[in-house]
Amino acid sequence: MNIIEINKTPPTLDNEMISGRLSLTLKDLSVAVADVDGVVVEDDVDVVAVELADCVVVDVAVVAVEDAGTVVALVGAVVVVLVAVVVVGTTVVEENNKPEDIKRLNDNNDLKAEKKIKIDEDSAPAAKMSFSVSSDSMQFMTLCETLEAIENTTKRLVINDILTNFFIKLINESQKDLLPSVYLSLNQIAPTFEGIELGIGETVLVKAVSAVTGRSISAIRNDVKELGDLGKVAQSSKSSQKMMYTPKSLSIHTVFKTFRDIALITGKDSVTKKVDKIRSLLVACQGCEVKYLIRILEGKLRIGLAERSILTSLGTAFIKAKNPKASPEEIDEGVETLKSVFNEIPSYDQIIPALFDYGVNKLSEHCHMTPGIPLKPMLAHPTKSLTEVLDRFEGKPFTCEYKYDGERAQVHRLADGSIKIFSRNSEDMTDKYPDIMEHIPEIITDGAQSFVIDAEVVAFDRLKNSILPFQVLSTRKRKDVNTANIQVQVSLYAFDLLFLNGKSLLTTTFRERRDLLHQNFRVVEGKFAFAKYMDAQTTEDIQYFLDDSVKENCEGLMVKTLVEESSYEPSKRSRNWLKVKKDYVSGIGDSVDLVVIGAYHGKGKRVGNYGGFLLACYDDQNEEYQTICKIGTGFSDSDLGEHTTFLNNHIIPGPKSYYSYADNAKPDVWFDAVQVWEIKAADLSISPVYRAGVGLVDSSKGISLRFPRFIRIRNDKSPENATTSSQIANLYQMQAVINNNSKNDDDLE
DNA sequence: CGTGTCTGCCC
DNA sequence: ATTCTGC
DNA sequence: GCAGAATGGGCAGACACG
Repeated sequence: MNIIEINKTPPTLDNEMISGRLSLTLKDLSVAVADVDGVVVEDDVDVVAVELADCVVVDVAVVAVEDAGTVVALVGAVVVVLVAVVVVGTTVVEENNKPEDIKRLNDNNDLKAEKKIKIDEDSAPAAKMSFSVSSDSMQFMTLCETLEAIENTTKRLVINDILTNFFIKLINESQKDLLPSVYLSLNQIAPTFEGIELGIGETVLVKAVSAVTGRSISAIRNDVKELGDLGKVAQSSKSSQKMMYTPKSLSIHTVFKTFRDIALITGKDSVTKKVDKIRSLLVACQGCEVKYLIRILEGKLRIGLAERSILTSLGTAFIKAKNPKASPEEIDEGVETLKSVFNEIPSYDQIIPALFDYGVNKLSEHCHMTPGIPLKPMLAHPTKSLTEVLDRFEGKPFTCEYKYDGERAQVHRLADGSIKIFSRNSEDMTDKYPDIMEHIPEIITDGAQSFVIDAEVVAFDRLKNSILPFQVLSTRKRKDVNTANIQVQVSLYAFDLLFLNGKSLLTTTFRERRDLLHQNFRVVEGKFAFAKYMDAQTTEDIQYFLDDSVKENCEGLMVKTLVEESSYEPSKRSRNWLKVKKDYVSGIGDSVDLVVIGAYHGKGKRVGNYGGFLLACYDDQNEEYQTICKIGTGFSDSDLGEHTTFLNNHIIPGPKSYYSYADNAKPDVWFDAVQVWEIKAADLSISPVYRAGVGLVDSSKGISLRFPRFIRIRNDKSPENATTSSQIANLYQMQAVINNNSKNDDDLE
C-alpha cells in the first residue's frame, strides 16, 4: 500500500494553503483518477469517480510524495492532490437527487453506514495524512464545535456557559483569535459603521457549494427547500465525497482573513473571484465546519446566539479568566458594564483590546461615548392601545411625540467641527446627506459646538412645505450625492440630545435633554424642526394628538417618560420607549381579506412547513386574482402547521390562467384559490412586482401592502368575496387624500 | 450600453 | 419593519 | 420581558449578461 505522506513545509492556508491552481481537462482527470486509483484504492473500493463540469479548475497543494510514482508522473515534479473533485464510489452525488437520496443524506450525514463506502478516515491510508499542524492560530474547528454545542441546546444559561468557556480558552491560549472569533460568531467582519460588506448572498453561496461538490445548482436549491438550510445541504453534499487526504485544518485566523479579503474584492468578475475564495475554504472544511462556514457567510447562524448573548459571555469570560471564583454579583456587574460600554461604542475593534489592557471593571474609563462613533439608538416597544400606554407609565410624567415616517439619523458634530451621520443600525450615512451637513451652522445656536442628536430624516416638499412619504425618501441617492443636484429634499426632525460640548447626557433625564436640545438648536423651515410633542396625561388628549399625528403624515406616536427611568441607556432597557402606531386608529388599520394562491418552503425553524405565502386580491372586473404581497408573520407555530397541512390538499401544478402575477415573483408552490385570510397592514404602496389594481392607480404598476401580517382565517368568506382590486385602489387613494388634506390644513392654519 | 439579478439596508 | 416563543 | 429567529415591501448600487 502506498501512503502519500506530506512532509516538509506543508502548505498552509495562512500563506495560501492553496498554493497553486491547475486547469485540467476531463482527459487529464481521468488519467489522474486512474493513477490515484492505483495508488490508494485497493480491492475494498468499487470505483473512483470524478464529478466534473467540462473543464475543472483544481485547487492544488504542492507537496512531496513518497513512493507514489504514478502520481508524480502525472504532472511531473509537481504532484496534484485532488482535494475536492475526487469522490468515491456510489457516493457520487447525482444530479436531480431523488427524495430517497436526500433522506439518506439527511439520516446519515457522514454516510458511515453506507455499505459500499469502504474508504473513510479510518480505513483509507491516504486519508491518514500525517503532516504536523503547527499554527499559531486556533483551529476553526474549535469554534465550530462550540457553535455546534450551542446549537444543541435552547437554554440560554447553557449557551452562555459554553460560549464563556470558549472565550476563556481563547483568553488563556490564543488571545489574537478572540476578536475574529467574536466577529465570526456575529456573522460580521467589521464594525457596521465601517461599511465593509461581504457582498455574498444565498445565490453566490449556492454557486460555491455547487463548485465544490460538483452538484448542480438546481439540485442544491431543491435540497435547501427540503432541509431548510444551505449549511446543512453543503455539509451533507460534501460529506458524501471522500477526499484523498485530509487537508490541513483551517485556522480561525485564516477564515476571518479570507472573509475580509472577500469583502475587498470588487469590479468585473468579482463574483467569480469571491466564489473561488469561498471554494478554497470549503475545500479545506471538515465536518460541521462546512455548515457553519456557510451559515456565517449567509449571516444567519441560527443557533440561538446573537449580540446580547455574546456580550454576556464575553464579559463573564473576562471576569472569570481573571478571577475564577468571581461571585455572581461581580459577574453581573461586569456584564452590565460591558453591555453599557458596548452601547456607547459598538466596536469590538476598540473594546476587546481595551478588555485585555484594562479589564472589565476599568473598561468604561477607556471606552466611552465619542462623537464620530455611533451609539446604539434607543428603540421603542410596540403597544396596542392607549390604555396599555397609560398602564405602563402609571403615575410617571411622560410625553408624546409624533413618530415621523422617515429614516432614523444620529447626527454627530465632532470637536473639530466635522459632521457624521449614522443610521438606526449604525451605518455611516454621512455621504448620503451632505445637505444636512451644510444646514448645521444654520440650526445651531451659539452654544453648540460638539454634539450628538437623535432625529428622523423626512422627505420634504419645500414648495408645499409638507412632509413626503417614506417611499419618496427611499428613492434618494446614497452615494456621490452632490448638494447642488439633490432630487429628494429632506428635513430633520430632532427629538433627543445625547451629547453636548464634550459632555455625555445619557444619564440625565429626558426632560433636561429635551430642554437642552431646544436651547441649542433652532427651527429652520424645511431643514430642521423639533419633533412635535405634547406632555399629556389623559387618554382623551393623547387620542386627539394621535389623530393629529396621522393627519400630518406621521406613523403615530412615541411615548417617553420625562423623569423616572428616562435616561438614554439602551443597555438597561433597550425598549424603554413606547410606540403607538396608527394601524389601530385609521386608514388601513382596518384589515383586508386576501386569497392564498401560493407558498414558499420554510427555512430554519420553519423547515417542513411553508414559511411564507403569496396572497392575491380579487379583480371582479377581469375575474382574476392579482398578487398583492407575501405574508410571513403573524401566525403561531401551530397556525403554520395547519396552513401547510390544509393547503397541501390544494396544490396545483402551475398557476391558473386567471392568476395575474409577475414572472419574478413566483412562489415555490401554487394553490387553488380556496381560502381567505384577514391581513393587517400599515400602508399601501405602488409596487414594482405586485399586480393588485394594476391600471387603476398606475397604468402599469400594481399595489402592495407595507408591513403585512396574518390575523386569522376567514372561513366565512369565499375567494370571490375577498377584497377586490378596486377596493384596494380606493384604499390607496384614500391614503393619498389624507395626505393632501393635511397639507391643506397646514396651508389654512 | 441597456436590462436583469443580487445584495445590503432602509422601513 | 411585525410577530411568535423558550427561557 | 428579553433575545432570538422566522418573515414582509422596496429602493439604490454593483455586477453579470447579452
